[in-house]
Amino acid sequence: MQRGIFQFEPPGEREKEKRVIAEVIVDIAHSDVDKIFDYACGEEVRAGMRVAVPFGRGKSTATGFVMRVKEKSDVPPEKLKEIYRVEDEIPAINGECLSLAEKISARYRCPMALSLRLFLPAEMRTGKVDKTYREFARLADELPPIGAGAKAQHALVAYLGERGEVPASELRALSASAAAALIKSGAVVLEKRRVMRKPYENVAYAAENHVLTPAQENAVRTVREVSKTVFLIHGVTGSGKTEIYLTLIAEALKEGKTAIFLVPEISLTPQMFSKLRGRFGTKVAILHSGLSAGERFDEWERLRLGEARIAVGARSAVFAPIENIGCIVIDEEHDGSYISESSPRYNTFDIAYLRARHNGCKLILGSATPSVDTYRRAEKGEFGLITLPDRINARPMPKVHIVDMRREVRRGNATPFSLALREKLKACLDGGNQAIVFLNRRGFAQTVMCRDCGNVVKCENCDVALTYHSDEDCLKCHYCGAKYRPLSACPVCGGTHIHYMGTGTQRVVGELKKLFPQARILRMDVDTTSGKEGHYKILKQFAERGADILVGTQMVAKGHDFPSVTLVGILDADMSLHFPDYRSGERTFQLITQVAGRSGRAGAEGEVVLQTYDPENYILRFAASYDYRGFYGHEIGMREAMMFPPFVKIVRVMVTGEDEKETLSALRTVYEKMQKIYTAHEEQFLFFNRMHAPIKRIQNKFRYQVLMRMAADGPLREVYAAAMEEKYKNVLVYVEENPSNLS
DNA sequence: CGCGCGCTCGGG
DNA sequence: CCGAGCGCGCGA
Repeated sequence: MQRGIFQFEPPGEREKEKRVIAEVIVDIAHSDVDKIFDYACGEEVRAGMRVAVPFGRGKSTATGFVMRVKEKSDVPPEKLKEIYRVEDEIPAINGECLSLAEKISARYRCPMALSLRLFLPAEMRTGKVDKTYREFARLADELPPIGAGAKAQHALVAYLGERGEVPASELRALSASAAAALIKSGAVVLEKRRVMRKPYENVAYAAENHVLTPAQENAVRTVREVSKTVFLIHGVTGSGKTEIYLTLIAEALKEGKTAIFLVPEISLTPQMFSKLRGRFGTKVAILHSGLSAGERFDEWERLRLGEARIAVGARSAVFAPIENIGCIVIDEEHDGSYISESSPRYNTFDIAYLRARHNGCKLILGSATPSVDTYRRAEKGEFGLITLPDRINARPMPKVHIVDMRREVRRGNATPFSLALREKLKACLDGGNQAIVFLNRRGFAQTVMCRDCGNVVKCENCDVALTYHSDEDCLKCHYCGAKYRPLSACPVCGGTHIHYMGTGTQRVVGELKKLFPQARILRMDVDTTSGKEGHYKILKQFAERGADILVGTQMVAKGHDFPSVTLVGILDADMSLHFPDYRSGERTFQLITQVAGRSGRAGAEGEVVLQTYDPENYILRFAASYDYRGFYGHEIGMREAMMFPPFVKIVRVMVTGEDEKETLSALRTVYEKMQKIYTAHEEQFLFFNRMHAPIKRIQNKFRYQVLMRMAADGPLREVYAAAMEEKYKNVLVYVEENPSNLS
């Protein structure tokens, strides 16, 4: 724990001091204590500081956040207690962030303690980390005489005279006894000062010249001149989005403002650090799960103290402790990691938007494959839309070959590799290049497909692929709960090659070894990437040509440059295409575009082999020709016709707990509340029901849900209020909006 | 009759 | 969330 600076002062002193009242939220995440408690304190206490207070019966203490300071309290004076101590010299949470926390609690119906915690690094709360200090040595202003014979002492004085100030340890290393003598005589003064642990200090700076292309120049000007808050920059990989972000951030800095730069979880690569450091030096603070607790704490402190002015990081960096923000960037806007998966389940965009409005600054979204929802808002004029038509170097995107796997099956090819892919792999390896083999093994979903005609069984009501559940031996729709009998023959062509999709990486690696015994193969999936840095290591190994073929799941798709990769094989595009999710089309388009972007980055031209049982599929076609507009036009029409977001809202209230009885009884209560909302607004609902979650039990927890599809302006707030108002013991209830995965 | 545990209540 | 207080049940 940090020690308080403001201890109790002697009574005599205190009498002179003006007494005020602090409104405190105690840091206990429970609705029972989610209210303001008044405490008496001295004037030094200000809003946003953390305080230690007596709380509850006995002499137990709690940490609290000062929300406001006022003159007078309404609580009877005999109840009013004194704050024990103040934990911060400077408020840990600034005024903007305090009011933001209030908005978050209101919006997502969570206790204030939870929304306030978002603004602090976790290690600060647990008290496991503290400031680090270091002793520095410098010469005294007036040097006492030093004996002529003390050679070592003279040498040290000269050393210090040259450098001004050095760490005391450095001086002692030169000559411990001479240093001690100098300190004793008063010739050398020691001073303890705080030092920051700086991550990535040894990362090489990439010095680049930042000359903008006309398209980039134009983008920057549009953001500057058009009076909208949000802008979407749509441009393929290599079209120069990053340079636009950096220019906008540099401009904000020049105006004396700060900036936030958000990236998806996995894309904080060394290249990115290098670029940022090269451009902004130590003005950048990086908030990232890969840092040590101490480093993260210090990076956060550097922002709070104004030493660093750009916060870079994954979604939690949107809560950076900075003021006077001049620009917020959300890169790869479509990425799923921008939605929090624990309470409060905030959407990073919503927070960023609030901060942008509060600071009167621009919010920039960037993507090569924007989410359909974002693109629609841009198209409708709610956001500014900036399209970057070309890659900077005008190099074409890699050519995508779509291979019909049904023909391969008919020819008797039972391996996961088409003839075309095998030939191209051979040519690629023979040419001394690298290849990536990508496969999609997302979640536990078992989609059922006919290998003769490529037909995927879908729900009659929802147009969503059915999922096979082995426990009940049936096919289920994850959207309406409808059950179907398992198939023995294809309802379209009568074929009997019914296939439950889901080839593992292991099998693919085995087959590859048989085909190319001399090739060095690297595997990357959840099983092989243990630890935080696991996948960086594998990617680095591959980038340094430690292998010829990289086999992996979506992890391989993001953010790394492999100059020698000239071929990418996508084994089962269908698996992603028929994932039981209304966004499966969008996801597939994004995935293919991203994976294809890995091929042929340097001199050589890249190629992509896309294997599918559905070669006519519009999403694959549009992805193969890099036609986002075409894809979007088709997809948005489909969404409207089928009544999927953004035209409606899918809302799921999850009820989970380890005890089935307790969980069911909570579900009943929740369902009754929801039913009241439903009956009051029936005309706004397309669907309303309670059911088992598609996966009934995860990690020993039973999972039930109330699933709704409602009009876009439907009673969402009421659903939140009703779902979260009551606490159930041992049962967790939460609301998801347009969940990306209905399992 | 006396104590122990489980539930309820309140915390400034 | 956490501890205090209280009520009831059981054991001597």
